[in-house]
Amino acid sequence: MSNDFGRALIDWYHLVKRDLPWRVTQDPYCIWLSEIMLQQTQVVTVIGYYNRFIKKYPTVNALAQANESEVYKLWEGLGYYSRARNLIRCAKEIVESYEGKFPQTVEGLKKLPGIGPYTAGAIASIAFNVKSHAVDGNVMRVISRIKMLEADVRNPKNRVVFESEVMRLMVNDSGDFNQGLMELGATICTPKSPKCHICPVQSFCMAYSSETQLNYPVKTPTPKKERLRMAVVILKHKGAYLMHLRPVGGLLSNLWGFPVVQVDGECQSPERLAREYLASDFGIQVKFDKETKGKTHIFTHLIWEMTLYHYDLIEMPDLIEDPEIAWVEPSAFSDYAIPTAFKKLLDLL
DNA sequence: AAATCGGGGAG
DNA sequence: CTCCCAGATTT
Repeated sequence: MSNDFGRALIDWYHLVKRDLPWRVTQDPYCIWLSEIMLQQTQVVTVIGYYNRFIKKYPTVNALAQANESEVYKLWEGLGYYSRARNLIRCAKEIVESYEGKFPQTVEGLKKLPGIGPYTAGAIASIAFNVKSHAVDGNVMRVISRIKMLEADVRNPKNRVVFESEVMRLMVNDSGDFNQGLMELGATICTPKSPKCHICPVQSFCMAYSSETQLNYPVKTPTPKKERLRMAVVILKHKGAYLMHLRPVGGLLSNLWGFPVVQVDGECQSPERLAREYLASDFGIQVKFDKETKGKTHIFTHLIWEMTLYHYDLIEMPDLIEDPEIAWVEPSAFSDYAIPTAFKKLLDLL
C-alpha cells in the first residue's frame, strides 16, 4: 500500500515537475545552495537569486574565497540574512575540513552551519540518494491530510511524528519522493483550496475520503506582531547620507542601514532621543532640521512604523577609518547591501 | 519550549 | 488585512 502511494506520487512528479535550474544537476553544491535559499522562501522568489549566485560562485571553492560583502549584496532582499552568513561559514568549512566535498550522510551534513534536519535530509536524498526524510511545511500539510494527523504543526517537537510517517511511505527513489511531496504541497495540496479533484494520491487520502481536508493541518493561531515606533536618522552632508553596517547577531545583521532607534511609548521627544543616539553611538553632533513621514515595514514577528528625523551636521568627527560607517551618495546606494525596510525609504529622500 | 530572524506571494 | 513559504539557531 505504501509502495503504491510512492509509485503514484513519483509518476505524477515526473510528469508535472517544473524545469527549475537546480533540477538539472545532482551537484551537491547546487542542491545545497538551492535548499538554503528555499528555506521559508517560495520557488518563484528563489530562481533569480539562484541563477545570479551560481553564475558568480559556480563552486564551493569559489564561494569559500568570496568577498563577503559581495555575497551579502547578492543576498539583498532575500531575507533571513543569517543564511548568507552561514552559507559563507559552511563553504569555508567544507573546503578547509572536508577537502571541498560535502558529507554524504544526514549526520555529517547536519554538523555544518545553516544545515538543520530538513536541509540535511533534502541534500542527502536529492544529491546522494540516501533514504532520508525532508519534512518542511508542505510535507507536514500533505502528510497530515493523508493520515489525518492531529499533531500541531506549530509545535516543533511534533516534527518527528511527520518524519516517521514519511519514512513509512519512503521508496528507493528518495530524492524524487521528497521533492514529489513538496511539489504536491506547493501546487495541489495547498493550504486554502486544495485541488483534490486532480490529486494523484487522492485514493490514499484519509482526509479527502471524509471531506475533512480543510481541517488539516492542525495549527495553533499565530501570535500577534508587536508594533514598534522607530526613529530613523537622516543625516545628509555634501550630498551623501550617513549609513552604517548593522551588527552581527540581531535584526538585519551585516546589512547597511540608516541609524535607527526604537521610540518607546513614554518618550516625549523622539527627535532628542535620535539626536542622543547619534551622539553616544556615533560621536556625531547634529542640529535638528525636520520630521517627515516614513514607511511601515512588516517583519516576521514585529512591525516597524518608521518616522524620519532629518538633521544637519554641526561637527564632522573623524570616522574615515571606521569600515562600519559610510557616507553614501544616492548614486552609490546600489553598491551596498540594503534590506527592504530601508530601501523603502530611499525614494523619500 | 519559546523567541528570533525577512520578504513576498496568494487569497 | 492573514496565512504561508523546500527552517535554523539561540536562549
